[in-house]
Amino acid sequence: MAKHIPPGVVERLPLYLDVCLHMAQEGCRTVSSAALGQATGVNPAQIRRDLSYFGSFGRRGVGYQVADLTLHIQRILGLDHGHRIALVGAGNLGSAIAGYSGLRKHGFVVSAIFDKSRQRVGSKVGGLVVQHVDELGETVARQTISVGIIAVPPAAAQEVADRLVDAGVRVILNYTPVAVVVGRGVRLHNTDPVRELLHTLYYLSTRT
Amino acid sequence: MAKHIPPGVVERLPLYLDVCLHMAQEGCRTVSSAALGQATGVNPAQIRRDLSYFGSFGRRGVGYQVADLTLHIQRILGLDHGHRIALVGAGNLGSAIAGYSGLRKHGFVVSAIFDKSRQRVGSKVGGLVVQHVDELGETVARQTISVGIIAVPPAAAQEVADRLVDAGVRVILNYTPVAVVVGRGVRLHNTDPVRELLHTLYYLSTRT
DNA sequence: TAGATTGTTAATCGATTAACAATC
DNA sequence: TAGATTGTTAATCGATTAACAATC
Repeated sequence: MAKHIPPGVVERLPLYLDVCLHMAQEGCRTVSSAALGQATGVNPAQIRRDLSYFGSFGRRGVGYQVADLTLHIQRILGLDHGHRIALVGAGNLGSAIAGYSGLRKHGFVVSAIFDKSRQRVGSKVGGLVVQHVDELGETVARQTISVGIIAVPPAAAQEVADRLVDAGVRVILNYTPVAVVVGRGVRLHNTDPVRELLHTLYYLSTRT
Repeated sequence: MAKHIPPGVVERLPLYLDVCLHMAQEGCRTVSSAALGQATGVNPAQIRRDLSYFGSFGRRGVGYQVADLTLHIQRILGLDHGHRIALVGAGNLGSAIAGYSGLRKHGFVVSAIFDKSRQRVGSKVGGLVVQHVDELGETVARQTISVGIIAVPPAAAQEVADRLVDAGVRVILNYTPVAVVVGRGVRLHNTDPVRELLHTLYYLSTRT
């Protein structure tokens, strides 16, 4: 188990999880790696190999119990208990994230929202009162928040990241194009919509 | 040139481009693969190899001309001319995208915004009047828009994708967790913030 | 038992990195 | 010329896929 898990494997787990949740809703009790492959576009052999990194969850000749596999993947990803999120930035992007139902579905709760602007502090976004970013440290500690999302203007990104790290957040999602720096021990994920657009665009010029 | 380019190579090009733009601002005239490696975290040998897929842009013993390399990468990615974007969905997420300066920096222009809601149609978002989604086909054709961004509620995602494809859009960015289906010939890129959070979370449970 | 499907090993494939001749 | 750095080949590494024994 202490083996090194290739990043690609971890990235595919949410894919399998989504299919499991979907299939459970459809009333399927078992699912084969072939069916999972169909639904995800991933090679069935790879799915079996991916899962085998973490244990043996299926039964030969039968397949995987959907409910079972769901729980296993959730446990592996650490989704078996809720995670509280601190959202920094209450503008359009922040509001969009706060209202995003997909978070709740996986047990995430946006439990505090921060902003710098006088106008926004005190207003309500997604059912929460926006706090001033100066209260971040105290609130994050008190509510044992482990995940931070940066949705502020680029210029403020690094400062916000620093505050989050100081407050003890362990995972940061950065929606800013800025390459923020965090110490090791903190997991940083960057999501830059433009960067994705740029490399996708390459195929526009060639595939013609 | 007709060689097959590994996806990883294309995904790294925007990274190099960002560094080039940044260095140009700092007044640097030339940059070595070692310096690029420093700034991006990518192995210098890999950078040279990546670039060599497209040609020889550097000079031995000297390095790369920053201005030169910038233009080459922009040309490769198809950024040497502007791209018009149709943004579908004028809610919080749509508004955030419309106001995002990073698009403009790379020559993208959001040139039309669509929504379904009576309340939003006719209002202004990012300096543009929101049009009803029924006008999408005509507007996209008239303005020769090649890129579509889906920022609507999940339930409407597939329908919007169909409309965009019918209208002749070649690249679609999908900000919905729905796995929309498009015909081949259309490049689809999915960005699901939750999925990214899920796999990032894995490292929270282990790295402790 | 016969058919199905996993878990896992071995083979393949592709991507990354090291090394170095070419050359500025 | 001597030092630096590319472009490219060869070596390494890792990930994907095929194959199949185990077993339900």
